[in-house]
Amino acid sequence: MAGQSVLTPQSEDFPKWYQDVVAKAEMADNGPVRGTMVIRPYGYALWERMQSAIDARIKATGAQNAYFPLFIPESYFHKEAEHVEGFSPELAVVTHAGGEELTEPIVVRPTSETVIGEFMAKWIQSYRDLPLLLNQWANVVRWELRPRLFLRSSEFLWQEGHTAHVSAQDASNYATRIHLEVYNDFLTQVLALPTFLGIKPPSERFAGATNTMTCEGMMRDGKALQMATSHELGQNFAKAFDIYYQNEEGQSALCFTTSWGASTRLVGGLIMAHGDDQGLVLPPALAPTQVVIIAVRDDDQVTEACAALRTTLSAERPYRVVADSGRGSFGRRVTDWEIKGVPLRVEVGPRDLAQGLVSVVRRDTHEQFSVAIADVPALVGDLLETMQRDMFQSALVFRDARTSDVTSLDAAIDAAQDGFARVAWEHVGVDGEARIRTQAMTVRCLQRRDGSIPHNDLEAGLIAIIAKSY
RNA sequence: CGGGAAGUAGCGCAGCUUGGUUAGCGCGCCUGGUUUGGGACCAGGAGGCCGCGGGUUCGAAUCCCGCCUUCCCGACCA
Repeated sequence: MAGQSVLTPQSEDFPKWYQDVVAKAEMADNGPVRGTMVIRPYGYALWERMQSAIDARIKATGAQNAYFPLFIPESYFHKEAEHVEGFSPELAVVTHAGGEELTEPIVVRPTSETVIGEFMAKWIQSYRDLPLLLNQWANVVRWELRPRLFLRSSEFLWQEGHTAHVSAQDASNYATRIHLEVYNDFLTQVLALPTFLGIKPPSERFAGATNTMTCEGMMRDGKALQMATSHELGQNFAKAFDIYYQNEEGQSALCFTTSWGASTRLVGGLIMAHGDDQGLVLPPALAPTQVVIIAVRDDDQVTEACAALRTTLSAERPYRVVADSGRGSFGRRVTDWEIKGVPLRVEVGPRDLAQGLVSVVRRDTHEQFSVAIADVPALVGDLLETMQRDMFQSALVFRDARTSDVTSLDAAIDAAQDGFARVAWEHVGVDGEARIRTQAMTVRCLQRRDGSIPHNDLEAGLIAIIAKSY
């Protein structure tokens, strides 16, 4: 019989389920300082795969990687009024170093617009230097009052892009391109996660931005998670840091800048968007291990068959395959691989083997196939592709089932208890935002009726998506 | 940062009200054996500054004070 669940069921206590998965799948631990996180090898493997998928997409848009310092002079933050106001509550500040009190405190970067702005000003001379397209992979620190592993930690890992352009239009185009071709493409194609794309209402904008675009995903408990953001910074930072260039007419002009980021929060989103009561469920495109071959018994014939199958699968096409030798009980090993979310399980046992068969099981649907050994590579290939599509599709069905179109704020509050509510932005407004906030809800994004990204919040006929969120 | 709950072996917990020699249980871990088609069983074993610091006391896991950490609910955020 199926064993009793190892994890707290989602329906019983979703936050507890999340913690159980993080612990039992060996993804992360709390660090010794409140809010810090130790990312364990399995969690880091997921992050590394996310990094390489995102990094490749970033480079395809023309940006180059660079690295800027962790320590930033405090004075930099005061150069942009909204920026300092937005970030000061979460700054970690170094006041002592080298055994002495510092004359100017040093901020541990919460984000790098300021330092990068300083150097953009230095590097940009002419319109020929533009656009300047930079990205960095780094850790940042934002002091968190209510930390949660991956979702909200005082130190987290991310990628932050920073660009400078000759015109608002060019900056806007590029930020939008990043949003669609990097973030949305990654989320839908690799993480198999449908998104709602839109812009943040002014109240939710990044501190110092003129426009913030977001990719909002829905978790299995119906709450929203902001998976990535792109900001148009207008000339706010260009003014603060003197990012000027000389145009074709020889006149000095101010740049327009952008910034955009995605963080280790994505790992939390992955867990909560696809996970079930058995643990993680990984989309094949992301999974560090796509196929686990399980020896049902620790038996020479079985072990040989497993090894042969492993060689075939990892050689023929480079599937990521692991062989699990037959030590330990079968049920236990199956459960462990399920918790880790490995997409396909190939079970090799003496009974099937006698008939030249093995059993292949899908992690997402638990569907089981009895298949001739020779047919395994083809079936595995098909199933991995099918699962990638199916996982996106079922996440989409789930999301749409929990998304309601409503015509009043009352109905929106009702619908957003455990899902998303789509309501006309004009029914919300500043007063409406204050009201839904008392229900622990926010406007996650504004989008056009057809789901596309508006240029600004003043466009007529916009839809507000209201939800509780992480 | 406010309101609530809790910190005892890697994890989950009992013991605390009513202070008293070697601090228990389940799971996990180690050794040996039997097992293995959905979290196996038997036997033996290792593992504790009882969150940290101070106080009360002949004596503190237990009573008192302070701090730290975790979880839940809010305000702030990737």
